[in-house]
Amino acid sequence: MRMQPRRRVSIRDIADAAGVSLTTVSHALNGKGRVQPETRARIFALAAELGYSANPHAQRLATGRHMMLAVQISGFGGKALATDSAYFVDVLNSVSAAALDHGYTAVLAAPDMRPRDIDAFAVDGAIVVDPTGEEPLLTTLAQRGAPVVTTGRVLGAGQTSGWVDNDLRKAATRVLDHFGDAGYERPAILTGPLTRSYAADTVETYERWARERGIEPISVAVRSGMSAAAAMRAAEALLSRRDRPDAVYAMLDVLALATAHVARRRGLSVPGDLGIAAAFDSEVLRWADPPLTAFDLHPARIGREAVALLTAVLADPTRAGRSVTVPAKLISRASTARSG
Amino acid sequence: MRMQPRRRVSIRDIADAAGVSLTTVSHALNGKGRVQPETRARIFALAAELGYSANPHAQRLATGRHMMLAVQISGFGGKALATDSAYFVDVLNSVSAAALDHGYTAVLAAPDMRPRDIDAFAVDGAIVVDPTGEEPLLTTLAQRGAPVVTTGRVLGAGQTSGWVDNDLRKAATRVLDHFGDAGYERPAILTGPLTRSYAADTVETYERWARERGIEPISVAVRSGMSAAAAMRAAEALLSRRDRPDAVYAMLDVLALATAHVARRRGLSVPGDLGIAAAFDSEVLRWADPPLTAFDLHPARIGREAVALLTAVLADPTRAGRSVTVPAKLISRASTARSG
DNA sequence: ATGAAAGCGCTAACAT
DNA sequence: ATGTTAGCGCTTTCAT
Repeated sequence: MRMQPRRRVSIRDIADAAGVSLTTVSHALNGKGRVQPETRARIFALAAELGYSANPHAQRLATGRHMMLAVQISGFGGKALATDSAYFVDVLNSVSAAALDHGYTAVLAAPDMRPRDIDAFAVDGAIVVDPTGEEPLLTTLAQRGAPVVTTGRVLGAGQTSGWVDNDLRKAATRVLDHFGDAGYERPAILTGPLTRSYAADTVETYERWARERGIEPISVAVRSGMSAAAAMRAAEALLSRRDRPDAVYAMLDVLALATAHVARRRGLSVPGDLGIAAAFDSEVLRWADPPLTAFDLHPARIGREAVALLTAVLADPTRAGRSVTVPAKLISRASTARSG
Repeated sequence: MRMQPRRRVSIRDIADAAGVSLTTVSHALNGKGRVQPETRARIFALAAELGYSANPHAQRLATGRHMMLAVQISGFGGKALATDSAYFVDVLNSVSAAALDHGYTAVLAAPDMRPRDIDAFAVDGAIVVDPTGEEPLLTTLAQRGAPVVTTGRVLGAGQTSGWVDNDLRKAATRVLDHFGDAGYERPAILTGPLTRSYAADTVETYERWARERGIEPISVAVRSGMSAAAAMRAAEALLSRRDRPDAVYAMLDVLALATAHVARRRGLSVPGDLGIAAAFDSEVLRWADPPLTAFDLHPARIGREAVALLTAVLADPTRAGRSVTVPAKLISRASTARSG
């Protein structure tokens, strides 16, 4: 049993053991090519044997690159979005894993972080999930010229370096068709604040869809502060109209649940009197009674793509401005299973 | 409008501007006390004016301390726990914020990370949420002597530096009393794998409680892989017994929901025929029909306490081994509102 | 193909 | 109270 070295083994130790210089070890380890194959092999063997691993801070200091990126789940009013957030945990974990794969470390940024703390993070760029565009992390980094990739787009003037998103327009069309196939004739939509691109995309698509059919669009948006009470009020407003919709596409799981709740209270059967679908799937919806139709947005894939995009821009700034679309898969459940 | 400096302003710039040495600036900024008040004031003013902020990597390299900590949400089988995870997002965000307050940066570790990636993280310690004790992050760091604080305890031989937890034993007693007050006479418990301390604590408390009353304990545990199907099977098993319980305390929200689901299918009314309570609250439970009684575990507080504990141990290793208990508050809802 | 040496920005003995 | 100086562990130009 070998003694545990008190000091971490450094590049110096390997150089000594191999009888070469620091430069050679560094080159060999970083694949700079300027090293003879056998020397390189010897160095790698030694590194493995001695249990070497580079001191990231020394590398970062020498190269001037942080090799770290921040991830932030945007919130409603500084608080984390109050809903089923398995989606967010999946995104976060996949970002962490993907970051490692690219040689980066993912640091977590709380939604209410202050701009002055950004320097302490020492990140090269950031990923912001479901941004409004107002997040201090996003604006501060953007203004410094550091790349920010978002999951969901920032509406309006784009100051980000790219985005990855599901095609929410296609999803809206898909769900409206799905409603139509099941015989629903007056679908409505229920959204959160329109500051999020998923809501804006859906509203736009829905309104065009309605216009094309000469149907009066019915939509309610919870303008700010997504709470259970606000969700209930919105659902109530929707279902108490004289031209009550016979189907509702809700942007958030809480909105879908609120709709189901209000429907039940009003004696409307789901899916008989009212069809309900949600824009993203969650455990809550699977467990509702009846289970609610929703889209699988593939959160892990979204996280991975966001990291790929960000690291690509970091490696080559000319690649900024790209986007990636991840498919959304409709999971049809009982809440829309009315025979057409 | 001043020109944006191409290079970040360093301690050197401040020293030059103030006409003092690097040491003095460093001392002043770090509050080493060895500086005249007026000099210090001048240095701070200059630092603010020039927009100085320390290069964390240089500090870390010089001090040998990473000033970073890892956070990990333990999973079931390498995947994130499939349930309402607003709880986890709250813990994560509070850990991030608290870490900053203590001068640390929180880096995110995916539950399926490989041990070899731990060096790349370069953290001084870690916080693991709901550990089994088998997490590579935990075992690897512990074996290196790096402190690990857990949220929920590791069962068995403790190799961690402290833990913060809700008092799940007290909570179990509380909910059993609550059931009793409402007139329920044969409460049962439904748990996930007993590798988590919250489950073990609850089982132990419940069994003692039953023993003391000469009641035959009724409990079902989902041994591994928490899925919707597994939860349903467990609930089914519980409610199909000839000595069917009249109340169920479920450790996870999915288990509570599954119980409500099965009850409904079997024509059992909640809370009339069956009382249901869950160990931790979530949006899902608020929206269930009827809404389910549960405990508020104060996730943000748990995250903050975990960081406080970890940084305390980091600052002074003799403080290892402490623990903090965060209260759990019973939120009584319709699912247990049977008149006793 | 390999080595010497400077430097990344900061801290911390050790002077003075 | 303030300054000098030697690192921290690595990368990288420039020699050889």
